[in-house]
Amino acid sequence: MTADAKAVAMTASPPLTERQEARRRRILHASAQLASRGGFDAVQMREVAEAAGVALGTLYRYFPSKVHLLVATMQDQLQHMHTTLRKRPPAGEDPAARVAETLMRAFRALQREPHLADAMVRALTFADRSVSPEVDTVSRLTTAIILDAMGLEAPPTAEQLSAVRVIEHTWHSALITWLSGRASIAQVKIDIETVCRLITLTAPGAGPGSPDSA
Amino acid sequence: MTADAKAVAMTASPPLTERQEARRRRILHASAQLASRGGFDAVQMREVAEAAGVALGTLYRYFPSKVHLLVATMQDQLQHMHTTLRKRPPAGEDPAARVAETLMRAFRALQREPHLADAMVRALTFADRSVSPEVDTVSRLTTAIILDAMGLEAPPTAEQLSAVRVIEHTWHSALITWLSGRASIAQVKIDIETVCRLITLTAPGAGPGSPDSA
DNA sequence: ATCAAGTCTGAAACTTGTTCTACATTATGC
DNA sequence: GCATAATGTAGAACAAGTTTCAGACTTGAT
Repeated sequence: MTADAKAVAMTASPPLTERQEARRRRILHASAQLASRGGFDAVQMREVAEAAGVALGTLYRYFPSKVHLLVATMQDQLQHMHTTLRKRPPAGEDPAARVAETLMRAFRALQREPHLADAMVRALTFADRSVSPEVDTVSRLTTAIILDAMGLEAPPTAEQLSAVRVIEHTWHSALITWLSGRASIAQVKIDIETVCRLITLTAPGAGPGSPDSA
Repeated sequence: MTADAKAVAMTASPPLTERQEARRRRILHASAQLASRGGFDAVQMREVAEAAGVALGTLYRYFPSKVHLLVATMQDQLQHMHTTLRKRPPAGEDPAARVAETLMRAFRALQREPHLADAMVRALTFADRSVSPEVDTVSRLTTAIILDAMGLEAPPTAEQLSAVRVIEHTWHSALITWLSGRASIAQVKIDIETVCRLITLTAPGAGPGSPDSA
């Protein structure tokens, strides 16, 4: 856990004092709270500032835009989820099943706070270049979760990393279609299971020319 | 072409007069123009209205929000692209190669107007429930383009449709990562080629339990 | 303890999406 | 043609993200 905390702090170049760290935490908490209530629109910068007991200007010093704030909130939540997921590793036989199980577990967690999920995912996909570093961090966290779920013995091959990238794409996009009411939960499940087949396809020994060489 | 035009008009319940159709077209043109200049942020409703020679209130009568406007712009552009792509069908041997080729061709077209692509894609993923019907139309258009590229003889199976859904997810998400500068064009190409393998995997006769039955 | 630099506060100002209002223009049914 | 409803115009007003600024508070070095 301490290692995780350090990993978060790592992104901020100058070390924060205790009071600053506390402010930052209050802000993120207020952000998640408001997001849980009413999603992206309910996270209003003035309200976040007031709820966190901080001046508006200070909020903007810590997070230079609403999108930055929500992406940071997502980082925070993902960190939680990663440690939670690690406690009970997926039980599937093959990597594909384990990844699908893990993602569906994460999905069910998001379902419990759909408004929060909405705020975070919308911010993530709406982010422009100025938020790239932060979005990249979220992406790396997601990759780590998927690779963890695969439970590989050897380091992943280039092909497997490509598959993971595509799985991440699908995960984000499927989440969006669900959040905007254009896909059912069952549909998301199918999409995830479909894309997870790529893992089996790219397993070492299942090369493109010889899928039957095992 | 006339059939396509009718397909567009189909979404608007009351038939528009000629002058109204002209206004709508001027608005969409102004939108695309401004988007091409500076992306999502450059499409400012006041400027669109002025460039289209229309009052702000009128703009909002035609398109109830900026996102609606940009999604409609995307519909328009996709329509163009679909007819363009149809003129020279992809030459690949198998469906997977044809789809990958088609999507990369579309991608290169978007590259020529990256700001426009930015505006449209950001609007698409930022759209909330109130824009679902319009976003759905865009999704159906994309599906049609992919199915077209596959060049199937028989109607697609449920599995193939799932694969197409995942391809669409990947397409949108990969586009976003490219637009926000977090992935190179080469990376997008790899992702698309990776996901297109799902097509081969789900071809009739390549069932899940017997990939080596050919 | 004190000074300087950096940080935080409170509040106003600015920007841009969206809504509203009062009036002019157009279209439609008789 | 004319009444009337729908549509369009100009512009003010409102909402929320963002910026700015003057002054108060912390902090760290001397």
